[in-house]
Amino acid sequence: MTPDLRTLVERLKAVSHPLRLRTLALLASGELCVCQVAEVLEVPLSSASEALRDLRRAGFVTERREGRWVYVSVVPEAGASSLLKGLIEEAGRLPEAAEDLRRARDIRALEVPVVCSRVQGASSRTRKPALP
Amino acid sequence: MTPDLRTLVERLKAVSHPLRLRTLALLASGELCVCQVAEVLEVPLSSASEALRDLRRAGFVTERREGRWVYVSVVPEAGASSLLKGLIEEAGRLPEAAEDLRRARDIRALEVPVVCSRVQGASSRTRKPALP
DNA sequence: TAGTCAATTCGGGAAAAAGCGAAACAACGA
DNA sequence: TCGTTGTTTCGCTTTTTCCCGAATTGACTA
Repeated sequence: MTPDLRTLVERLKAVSHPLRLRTLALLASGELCVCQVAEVLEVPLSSASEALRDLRRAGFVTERREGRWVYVSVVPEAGASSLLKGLIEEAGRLPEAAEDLRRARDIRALEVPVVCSRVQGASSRTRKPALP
Repeated sequence: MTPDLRTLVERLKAVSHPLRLRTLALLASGELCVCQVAEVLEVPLSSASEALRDLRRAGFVTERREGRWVYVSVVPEAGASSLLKGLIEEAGRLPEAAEDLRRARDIRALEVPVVCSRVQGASSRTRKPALP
């Protein structure tokens, strides 16, 4: 149950990163698909995908595939680790996280991932206007 | 009171490192001088000093000078951050930490830092026998 | 089967972190 | 003032991490 030093350090490294930490705080509000994460956090899809891969390797998030989409969420037992619970709580208080959550709410309001087609490769700051 | 994203990430980075994490867990058992830390953790003095500098910058430890020695310890308000408290608790359960604590006990049993003269530059695995 | 779209993987250059001996600094004691 | 001794800083190499466009994969659909 108690991890060894290397494992604990790996887990800490996984969250010692602005994007990954924001991602974790974001997912604490509920699952999203990868392209929604990229959209909300305003980063290229590949960056979001890599952030999620690292969080998955560290054991913080799981995925659920549905058609072409991959929905990611915080693993249930995450609450078990008081460490992670405290971290998510602390991260949730960040101003950046609040901002992300607002965008997430808007995006969740839309049907499914309508959003996705907008991203692929381009930073959302330089992308084209919304869809029909 | 709530740190911003960058600060939180810096603090997490500071502990995402085997030596620094062990150092923190070690100091949780009480203050030590820098050379004692180096001795207990079996690393060169410069490595211990740098680890402590990083932990100090992150706000985890303070120093207290006494003559030529610099005693370091976990900052009192550390307990205030439930995050740090949980982390120290978790780190304390590591087998490596237990090992370190045993060595620390032996070293604390000696008078003051008799130990120090043994280290300077050399890893303790390759150092000369004890003093007179 | 071709085309579309979500997601992952790859490539590779730049930046940051690690690690540690050697030199510099600082506080004592003879 | 010299020589010790504890501590910090420097110099430098090696390793790791970051970042993102481009290519690739895989699932669905017309």
